[in-house]
Amino acid sequence: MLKTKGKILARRFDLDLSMKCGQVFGWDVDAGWYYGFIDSVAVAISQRKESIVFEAEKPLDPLRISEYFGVTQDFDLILKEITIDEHIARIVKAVGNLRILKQDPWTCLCAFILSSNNRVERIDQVFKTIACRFGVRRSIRGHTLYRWPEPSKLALQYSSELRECGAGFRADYIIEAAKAVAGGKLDLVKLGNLSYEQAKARLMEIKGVGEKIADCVLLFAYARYEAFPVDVWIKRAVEEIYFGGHNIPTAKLGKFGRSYFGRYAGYAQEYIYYYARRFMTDP
DNA sequence: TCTCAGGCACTAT
DNA sequence: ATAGTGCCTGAG
Repeated sequence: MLKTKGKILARRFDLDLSMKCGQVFGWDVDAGWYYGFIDSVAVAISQRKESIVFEAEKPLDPLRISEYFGVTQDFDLILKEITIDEHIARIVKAVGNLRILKQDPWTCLCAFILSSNNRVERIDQVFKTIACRFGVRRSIRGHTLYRWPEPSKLALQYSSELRECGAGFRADYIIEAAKAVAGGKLDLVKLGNLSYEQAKARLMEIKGVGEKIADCVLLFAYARYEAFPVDVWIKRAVEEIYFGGHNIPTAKLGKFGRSYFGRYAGYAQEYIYYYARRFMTDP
């Protein structure tokens, strides 16, 4: 049943926390409402105690909204499985109800290509500039929004045009990815049917996509919770908590995370990541 | 002026 | 396998 307005039950859910932990870009926030896109539909989202209120620009399946915000996942089971020592137990308790979203793969892939060697605020800024310049305009609740452009649209641009939006050296990576997807060389739908390792290898064939970005896309758009992206924050935190502060190569930390925390390692990663940025900011 | 930021590609070992 | 550099950009 498609709807343009509604209310969804969302227990153990924290919208602000889930939106501000660095897993998603491009949403506007104003007076308690979040404005953005779920797939191709412009939506406004707000939290009311244990529920999500939504308004959509056109009819949308509320189940997709539940899925997008991670409330269909078995949260109690996930936390139970990752809480295997006192460190992670303390972190989970301090952080709260952080849900991993299930984003649109193409948008998520581009956002994380832009994240390379870049600051969070700037990623969001550049993302919105590109969307504004090349994306479709929509409006919801009086807010104007620009959707992230389709692969076919970005495939036609010169890198200089994306550089003007602030993408820098990542401009070529975005265009190459757009060409691969638009040309059918990279099928983002079929990617979902591959194993974690196979899907990751396919993503890493794109220039500008290394292990970290591939893991982010698998975790935030494909619900591959075994992915354990290792960025500088995770590196610092995991080395300090689990390796006595010794330097460990990034690839080894990824393997450690996956084998130590198990099938929901990505959840442990997000908790540690948020905790590190919030509470360990003076290393 | 210079460093640095939620990486990656490239090159040399 | 692992370590070292350059890269767009702009805030501090």
